[in-house]
Amino acid sequence: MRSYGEYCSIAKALDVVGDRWTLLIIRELLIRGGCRYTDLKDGLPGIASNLLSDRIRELESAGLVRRENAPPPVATTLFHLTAAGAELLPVLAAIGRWGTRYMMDPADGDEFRGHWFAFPASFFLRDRDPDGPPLSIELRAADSPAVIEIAGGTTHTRLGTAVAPDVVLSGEPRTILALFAGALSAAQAADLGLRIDGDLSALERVLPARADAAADDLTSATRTTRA
Amino acid sequence: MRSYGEYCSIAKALDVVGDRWTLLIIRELLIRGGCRYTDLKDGLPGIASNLLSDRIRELESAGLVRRENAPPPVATTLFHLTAAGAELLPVLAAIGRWGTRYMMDPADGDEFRGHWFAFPASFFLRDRDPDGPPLSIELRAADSPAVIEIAGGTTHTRLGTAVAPDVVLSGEPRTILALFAGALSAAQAADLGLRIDGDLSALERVLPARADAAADDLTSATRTTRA
DNA sequence: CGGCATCCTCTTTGATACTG
DNA sequence: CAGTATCAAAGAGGATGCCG
Repeated sequence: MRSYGEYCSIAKALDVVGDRWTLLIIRELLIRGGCRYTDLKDGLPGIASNLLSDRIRELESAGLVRRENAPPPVATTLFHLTAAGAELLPVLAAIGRWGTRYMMDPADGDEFRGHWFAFPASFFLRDRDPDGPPLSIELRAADSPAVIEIAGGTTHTRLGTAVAPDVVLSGEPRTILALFAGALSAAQAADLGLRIDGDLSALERVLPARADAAADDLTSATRTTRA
Repeated sequence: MRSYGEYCSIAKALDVVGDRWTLLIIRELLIRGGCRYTDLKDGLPGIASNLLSDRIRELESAGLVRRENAPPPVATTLFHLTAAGAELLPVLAAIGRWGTRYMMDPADGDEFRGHWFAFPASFFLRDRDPDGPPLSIELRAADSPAVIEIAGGTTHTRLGTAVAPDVVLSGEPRTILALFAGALSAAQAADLGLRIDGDLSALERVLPARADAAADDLTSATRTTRA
């Protein structure tokens, strides 16, 4: 990216991460940790291969991404964030929180990946019993299932399935998100086609209060959806 | 901007504000409030006039910017952020904080505007006597001077001069920033050519502790500068 | 002067195909 | 798996002109 040439920390930051796709590559590496090239490509549907290759090299020379020649059984290159790259977490959190307002419209042909729930889960879910037993919630909203693991008050999301999930949610990403955001109760989400299997009380343990405060994160489109 | 087509709040947000210049336009409107077209152009050195025009219209139709036909004595169009636009403040704050690491290198030909100090001032300055009298610090680091006003524990930066500033800082933006960030003491900054006029104790009232914690916001380049 | 619109050139992106 | 190569399309940058 051509530099803005401004002595301003915002402009300087955008000189480094303001290019198209760049922050989404950081998102992938933040959520998933070390990734193969093809993992990144799968998590960034629509990116051209040459562009991904370019961006990775730019991020490397900016010191935000590090390349590891992983030994067997991986036996291929893994891309990691450096400390400086990982420090973009608050940036992506702020952007993702702001962008939540755009998540309640139909979203017709949009691609979806289960691990993209990591940020919304960390925004919205709060363990009301942090000293209770660890909890795992399996999400089946896409080809690749994901698991939200809550233990000791912290939330972590990964791709894959859980051995013995407390709850399994199967349905549309939109419905799951509305449930997490407090815009829908579990019963309302179920009415809209979300399948909830397992321990409903475990789910209630982490869902936010259905106060207006939670609904404030969403736009009036939410209320239309709800109506 | 072409949509990423991903059902992810980060991607959706970047669909709206991910274009080149867009977040810097928001920065200008956040710091300065209602702006004329030419104010924006002056605060975004290098932007092509047609691009500014395009971006403003995109931001308008996205509902982030509102146009006001200001009556005399302004007698021209003023651009304002809407509530949704102003909610990008945490996003710009996070980006600006992360970008601080790039602010300590020479920055040879970079443009500078005094009001760009608004974010750094809010990051770094803390009033240790919030019940004390209001404080104003005038900055003369560019063509257009700026004033940081601290009252009741809150910090506000605007363009212009103060009637009776408690302190006037004249010198390089870099040196002022290093002082604010706690990477330099007032004495060290003065040694490096920063002119400090007025009440030094008023300045010390808001400067951060020179702990390593403050210096952590800067890179090793800072330490090179300091040496 | 303020707020654009036009024209032109150059760079970046996207889509697809191909390679070690 | 991890990229290159190629080419068309879109976007950015710069100059200039227009119109109240």
